Amino acid sequence: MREYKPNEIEKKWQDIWEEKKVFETDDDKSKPKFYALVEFPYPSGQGLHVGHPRPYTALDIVSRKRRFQGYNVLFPMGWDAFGLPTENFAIQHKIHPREVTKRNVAMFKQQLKSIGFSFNWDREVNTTDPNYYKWTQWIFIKMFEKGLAYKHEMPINWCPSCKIGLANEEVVAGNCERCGGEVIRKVKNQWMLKITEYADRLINDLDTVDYIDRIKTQQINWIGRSEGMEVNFKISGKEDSLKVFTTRPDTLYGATYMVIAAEHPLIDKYKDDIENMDQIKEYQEYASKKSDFERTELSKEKTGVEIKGIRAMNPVTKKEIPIWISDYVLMSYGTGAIMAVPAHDTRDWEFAKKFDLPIVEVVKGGDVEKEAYIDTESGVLVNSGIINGLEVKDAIEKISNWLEEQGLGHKKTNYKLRDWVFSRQRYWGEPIPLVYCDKCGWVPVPEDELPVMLPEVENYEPTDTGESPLANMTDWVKTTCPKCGGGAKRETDTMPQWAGSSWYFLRYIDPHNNSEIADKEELDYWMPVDWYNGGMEHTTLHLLYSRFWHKFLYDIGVVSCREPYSKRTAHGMILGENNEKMSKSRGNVINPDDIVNEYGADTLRTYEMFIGDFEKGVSWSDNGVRGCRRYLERVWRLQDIVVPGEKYTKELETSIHKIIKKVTEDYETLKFNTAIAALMELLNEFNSIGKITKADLRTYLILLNPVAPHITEELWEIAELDGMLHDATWPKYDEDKIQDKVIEMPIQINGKVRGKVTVKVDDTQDIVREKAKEDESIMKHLEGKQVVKEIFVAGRIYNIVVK
RNA sequence: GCGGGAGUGGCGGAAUUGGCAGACGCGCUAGACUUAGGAUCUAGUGUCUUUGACGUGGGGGUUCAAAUCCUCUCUCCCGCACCA
Repeated sequence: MREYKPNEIEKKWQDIWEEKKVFETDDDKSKPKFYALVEFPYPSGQGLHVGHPRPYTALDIVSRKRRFQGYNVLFPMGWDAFGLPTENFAIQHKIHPREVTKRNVAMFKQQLKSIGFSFNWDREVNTTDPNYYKWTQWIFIKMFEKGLAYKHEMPINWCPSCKIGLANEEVVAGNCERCGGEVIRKVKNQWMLKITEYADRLINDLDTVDYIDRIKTQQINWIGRSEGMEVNFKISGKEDSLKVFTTRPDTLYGATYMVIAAEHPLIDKYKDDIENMDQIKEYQEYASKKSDFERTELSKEKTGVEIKGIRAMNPVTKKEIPIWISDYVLMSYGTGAIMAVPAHDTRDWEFAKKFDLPIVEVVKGGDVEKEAYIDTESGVLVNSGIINGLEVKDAIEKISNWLEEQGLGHKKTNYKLRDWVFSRQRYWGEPIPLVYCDKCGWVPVPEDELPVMLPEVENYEPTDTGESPLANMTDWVKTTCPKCGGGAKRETDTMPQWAGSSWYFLRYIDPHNNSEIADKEELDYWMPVDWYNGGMEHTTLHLLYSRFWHKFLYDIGVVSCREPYSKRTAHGMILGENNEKMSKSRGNVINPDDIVNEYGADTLRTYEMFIGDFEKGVSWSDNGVRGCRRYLERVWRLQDIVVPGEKYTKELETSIHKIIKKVTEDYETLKFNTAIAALMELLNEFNSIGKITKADLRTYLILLNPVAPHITEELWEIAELDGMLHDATWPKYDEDKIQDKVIEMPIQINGKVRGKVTVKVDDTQDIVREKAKEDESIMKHLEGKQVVKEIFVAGRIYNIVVK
């Protein structure tokens, strides 16, 4: 027997697969299709991380298995290559970002290939390829034409160190997701995408897809839909009224004051009526200086100032109530103003207590002097005029209708989701394909002039003024208006990194198409993606964005399905051996290349699947890697114990049928760790018997192949099994043969196992009782005792209760 | 604070219509083979006061039988977080 040398056999089989085009998709559209998708990587300069192969191997396993089962499988790979790190590297080393990208892609591709994934490399896409971003720009133009893209002057999240604007989703606890630095507010004219218009559908259609629960919950939370009413509070002595949003219109009679956000426009409008403008201004300044972090800090005292000189009127009690400003009311949510019901809202209660404002109980059940009483269901209304005596949920219904009839308010749905800030002031991104003409306004670049190519610039450095480096390219910026032919200027902002990844799964379907995103027939065959696996960190970013774009493409008839992905799962992160996140500075980074070189790709794959629950974070263990290598060594030695024979070895038959079932199911349910454990167990069984037939080996190799494709192909060849392993079909199991005929039945006395007897699976209680009597240790526990009760579960357990 | 998930050997983790707790792997112990190697093989490995008892974060309960169900409680992780 030769030595097991992974480096030799892995290269050999990777070449054979490539040469024979083993993994290419089939043109035969009558076959059932399976579209497996993993998130395409950002090709960074650091190269592949051991975290990458985990999800890739998982879906590679499923893809390989499905091919054996006769599916037409699409399992593509590409590059999400626009982005800041590349641009920064380019600036630092004075190399064109295009060149940096090319190098990084080459490195990533070589690394991925060495692990033996069955990707459809003939369908590789790259978001920085003009033939690709042409269509990213095309989609943007379609959105612009439908009014979903608009330019808007607004304060955005600005990262001073990256010199870039950020979407809300990119800000984590007030800090830049990328560099960790503090994010400040900066007013800028930005391109926005109206994702809010799709908010309802993005929530509702989650019912039609199979995503793991935490993803659905997180998206629902992020979109933050709440149903309520917009109610008008008239400002005393003025024509205006102050609009508030509330989900508890039933508590309206308990609204004893109002609070508006510090930035509320009302203040400026009535500055002449306000008596304490100095105080107000002082508070506004104080509020604006607070960072987002301070604003959201826990257990802080409520602050605020009463606006003297203007008051509002409670529309149901007709009483005049004061208006305050406070930073606990946000301008960015609802109307920027609230009605305060201190008796039944914790925040209002705290505020009222601090500033000694009246608290009026309107829902019975608590002690509103001690704390706010919250009951959104069946509490009974008091002190509440027309809704007195009703339960909360009925009161909401009645008062809402009444307010609408009186023209005092209307039903309204509010969302936390904001429109998507889509401009970036950077070089390495898709140019926004619009020009500005003084006469015609914003005009899209005609389709036949797409793509708007990124121009060659001298300098990619971002500017402190917040303008894109492209703004300095006067020749490029100056253009003519496609509409009137007059002078015009190009938009110099570029798109965010999330643009290219919002639709890439469509391009894989027909990556070389020059006339459309992809052929409609091909799209209809392959879409939706059957299984998409990715990281939890993309739940409210890429995953949400791409669902939004897909829905838009559905609306304009490009695709025929409402949702892009039928199923979404998420993998856990791989941490360093010290249980900390892998990073250069911690010095705990594992390079997958080193594992491949030292132990082989099959070991890396097996280990990453065996390491633990796929959905949970796990820490790396070098010893664990060695254990998997040892397992594969034992698999390798199976060649020594193979004997001819086209039937399963008699004693192994049940085990083999069982494992076919187990592995088939486990590969589909992300339980790779238990599938591998079962394969190890069967191997131990093989070795204890000492010889196996070719039939035993054949099934074993096919089952293991998706995890460890190289070694299994090689062993298949060595054992001279028919043809090549990758052409084999997935084994079937026989439900009858899974059931053990003979079992070791545990015998319990008073619930404790006192012995075991070997019985036929369908033996009756009487037979088992007789056998149990032959067992000394069982009899010993029965001696001198009286049998009170016997529980017998056929084929499982026999419990004797004694006194 | 609200919502969700999880607590099992020295470690990663198995076992969920209630039915043998600790599969599989790591680590560890002993032995074999070896001019010592992080190789391979064999046996063992939950704990203890070991003819037995105890044991799935802790307390209580249901049951012939509980890691699994109920109840109280502690701890950790994740998500949201002044969202009206």
